[in-house]
Amino acid sequence: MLALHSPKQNYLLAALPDADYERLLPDLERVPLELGLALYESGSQQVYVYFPVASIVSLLYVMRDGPSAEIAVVGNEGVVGVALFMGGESTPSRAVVQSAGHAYRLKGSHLRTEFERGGPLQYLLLRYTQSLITQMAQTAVCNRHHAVEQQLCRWLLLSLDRLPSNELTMTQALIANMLGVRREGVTEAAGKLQAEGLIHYSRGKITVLDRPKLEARVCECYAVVKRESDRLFAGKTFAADRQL
Amino acid sequence: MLALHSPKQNYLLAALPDADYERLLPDLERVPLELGLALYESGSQQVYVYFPVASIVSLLYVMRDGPSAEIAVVGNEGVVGVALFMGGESTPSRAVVQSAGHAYRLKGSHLRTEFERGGPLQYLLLRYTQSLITQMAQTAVCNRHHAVEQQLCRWLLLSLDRLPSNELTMTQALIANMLGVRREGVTEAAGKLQAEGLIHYSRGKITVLDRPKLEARVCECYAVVKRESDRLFAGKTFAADRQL
DNA sequence: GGGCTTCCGTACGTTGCCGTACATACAGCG
DNA sequence: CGCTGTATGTACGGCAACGTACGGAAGCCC
Repeated sequence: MLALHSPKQNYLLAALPDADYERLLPDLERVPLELGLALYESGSQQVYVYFPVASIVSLLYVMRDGPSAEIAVVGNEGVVGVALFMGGESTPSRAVVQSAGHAYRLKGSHLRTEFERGGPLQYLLLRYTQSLITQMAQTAVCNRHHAVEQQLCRWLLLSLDRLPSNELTMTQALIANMLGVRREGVTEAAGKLQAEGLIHYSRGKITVLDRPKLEARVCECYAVVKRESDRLFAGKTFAADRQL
Repeated sequence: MLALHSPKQNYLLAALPDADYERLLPDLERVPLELGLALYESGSQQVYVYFPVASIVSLLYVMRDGPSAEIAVVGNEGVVGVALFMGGESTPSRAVVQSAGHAYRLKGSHLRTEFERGGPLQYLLLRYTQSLITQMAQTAVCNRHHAVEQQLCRWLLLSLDRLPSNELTMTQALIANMLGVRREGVTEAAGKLQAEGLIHYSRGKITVLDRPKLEARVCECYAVVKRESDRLFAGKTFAADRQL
């Protein structure tokens, strides 16, 4: 069993062999992630990487004239701040907390040292980055071809996969902001889903009632991302006590 | 000066220190890339990485029911097959030659060995991957918010940056396929650009006549990608004879 | 309980792109 | 030169999403 508050609630950290994990542990700092908090801004020097636990962080790009679009979403399966080990130390996007919770953060300089050892940590971080790439690619495809309703389904499922319960705290206006569509568009799509009993929502609380039906309704993009993520991490744990 | 046919026509290879470059050289194999050739298919085991020289490769996703969307474009500034060193060995997308030319290819297993040395090659490949990530992210944003005409401008400029001349061989139907829009949409947008003297085209040959005006017309996405790429590689060469 | 704020619902004209269909034009070839 | 295939142009109805506007409803605070 895992302790109630443990960095191992994050899959990447949990997948590390004990030796590597122990080496990181003293420098992992548990921090609360409040809704709307920006972990980093577009172009800003990133100082920490964040390993979310029971929280969700959105990577999004905000255009000069206001509108925005979500590029990817990170939960306890991943890490926020890949630019720190990829080498750039910043990205042209923001990272905002979409669902409040906690994360374990680590100084980028520290992570970089560990990364350069080239062992399991590097292996895991790179594989995670590839799954992130897949998610971004699929976001591009989805933005091009699919209707708002399907994108909403995809977004709900991606969020759900990263949360312990089937309820998420998120107003329609915020979802619209993430998807880069009108708030009314979300109202309409969500209304339809609610009318058919797939979800229930009220003033910023969304409950998924029928996940199978939601999965039947979503476009292929969701499955592609999920399958690829599963493939990349299938049995790829180094830890003895890893639990899927 | 560079030899007429040299792997150093590829920026990544050219940026390597002599020692690393020499170690790769015997295993680099020059191959022709014909228009339309698929370097890898969605989900297939990738065997080689390709360093294009004077050619362009599109990464694109093809949906179950036909339509497709370009995710990123790779020329002599980069490498096709990042999944090989990122760890996944495949991706859910295809890589198709968009502009014929040549590439130097290298066995994935070989690259991986070199990558794991952790030196300049790893450094460059990871930085390149980050710039690729930026391109994908911006593609997602552009797909969401910008009109076909702007996307066409972006696409033309991205292609132009990867070619030696100001002419590209590409029918409107193929461009439409890349952008994931109707062929007629491209005809209309291209017609407008031609009427205003920015480009000239005829049966699959497109000539850019006024690049500054094209840059004035494009959405911010192009600049974001370009700037980030420049930033990531600014003076980041390890080779003595590197020429920008 | 009254007022305020936030969240959600609905409506309407507009637009960009779609799907489809067909017309034109250029290029190579026999 | 005429044929044929490919590339490009044009047209039209349809629709999803947009921008905008405003009405209603739920929670919060004093």
